[in-house]
Amino acid sequence: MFALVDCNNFYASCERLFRPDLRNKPIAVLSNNDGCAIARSEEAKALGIPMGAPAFKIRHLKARGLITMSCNFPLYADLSNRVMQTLKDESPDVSVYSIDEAFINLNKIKDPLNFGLSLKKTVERNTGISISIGIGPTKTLSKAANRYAKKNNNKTNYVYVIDKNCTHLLNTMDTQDVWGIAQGLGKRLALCNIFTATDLALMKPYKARRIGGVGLERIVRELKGISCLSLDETPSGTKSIMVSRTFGQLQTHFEGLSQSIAMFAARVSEKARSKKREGQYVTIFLRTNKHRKQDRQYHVSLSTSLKHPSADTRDICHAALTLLKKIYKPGFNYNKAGVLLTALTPKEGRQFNLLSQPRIKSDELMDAIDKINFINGKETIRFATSGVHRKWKMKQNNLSPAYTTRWSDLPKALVK
DNA sequence: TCTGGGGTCCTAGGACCC
DNA sequence: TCTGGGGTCCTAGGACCC
Repeated sequence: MFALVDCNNFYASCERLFRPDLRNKPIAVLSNNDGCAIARSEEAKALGIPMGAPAFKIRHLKARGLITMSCNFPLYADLSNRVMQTLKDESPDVSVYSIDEAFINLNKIKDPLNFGLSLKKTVERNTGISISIGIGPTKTLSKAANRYAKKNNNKTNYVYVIDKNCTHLLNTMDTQDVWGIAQGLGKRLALCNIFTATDLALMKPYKARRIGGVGLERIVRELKGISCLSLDETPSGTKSIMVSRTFGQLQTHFEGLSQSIAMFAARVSEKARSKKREGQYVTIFLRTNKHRKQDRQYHVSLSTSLKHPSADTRDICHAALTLLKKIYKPGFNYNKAGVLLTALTPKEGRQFNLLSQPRIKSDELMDAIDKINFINGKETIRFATSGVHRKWKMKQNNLSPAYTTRWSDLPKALVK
């Protein structure tokens, strides 16, 4: 048996935790650049705001009490860690799946329902974050159970255990609500008269493979109750690291792009070092805004191989800027760019190259940079290629304080 | 005017190996 | 006239996840 634990309206709940005045009010948390809604409180959902709604299309709802907030990932990451730590304290087999979700292996648990109910209480007491728990014989079914628990919380109290006979639950589930199926597959399935999760569960696996490859076959088997996805307690480690941003203003000139690419490359290198990994390939991409029909469109990416795996900012920056010179074309309105480092391997057990040695004292230099920036704040020292005047900086007009990760932002309690 | 960021996995095709 | 089989690795692109 698997349990899927999912935090309810996670980002919105985090924003509320230190702002009791926001309880029972419609809140939408916006993506970077305050672009679109990526989380909504129940009250905001009730206003009819769909996931991913552009901010400018929901602005008029402020008149009806909607509060929009910029996203505050340091806060969400810290609260996520607290939730995950509580789960790990309560159960030995936890696999963190995303910032607000984790799977738990329940094979040794005799009474899954009571385990779930008590786990929910503990997490809420320890962290203040409300969670839902779905329990089932496969990961896909536990996801379905979780969805059911949330939708019927007046009956389930946010905890639901699926049993072998779960037709009532799958009957009312569209294919696109099944974990792993989105628009593309959903449309293809509809052409074959497959509309509900029950239709899927009754499919022959070989037929599923023909329509949607090995992924869909797995989904079908999992819905039948045959576990194909294991808990994966020890994931193999990060395989790729990306840093990308939509610009605050459209960029046309090489200089602005090269500054942002250099900064992304520096961030990618820093992230790799913090994970003690090194990457072999550097990819960059540029794109124009697909929503601007009046603009000529250009979406492009290009990769290169480093001489040896590296997490040295100089290596990755140099590779990224060389790539940029190759793909940059003047005359386009670029709105997004990014740098990707792939084929990551652990720094321990690094494979050296007979013909090209790593830079001398690279580790010491990078270490010094990271330490200075850790102690004195981000980008206290940085490479000059990443620019001084940052026109492409992103918008964050309603950013909450870093309540739990910055001394100056600690919440204050007034005692009268 | 204004539409996110960071991941994983799969597939197809090409280059290359013996 | 007629040119194999079985692999791996890499890249690009797409689909999907939260």
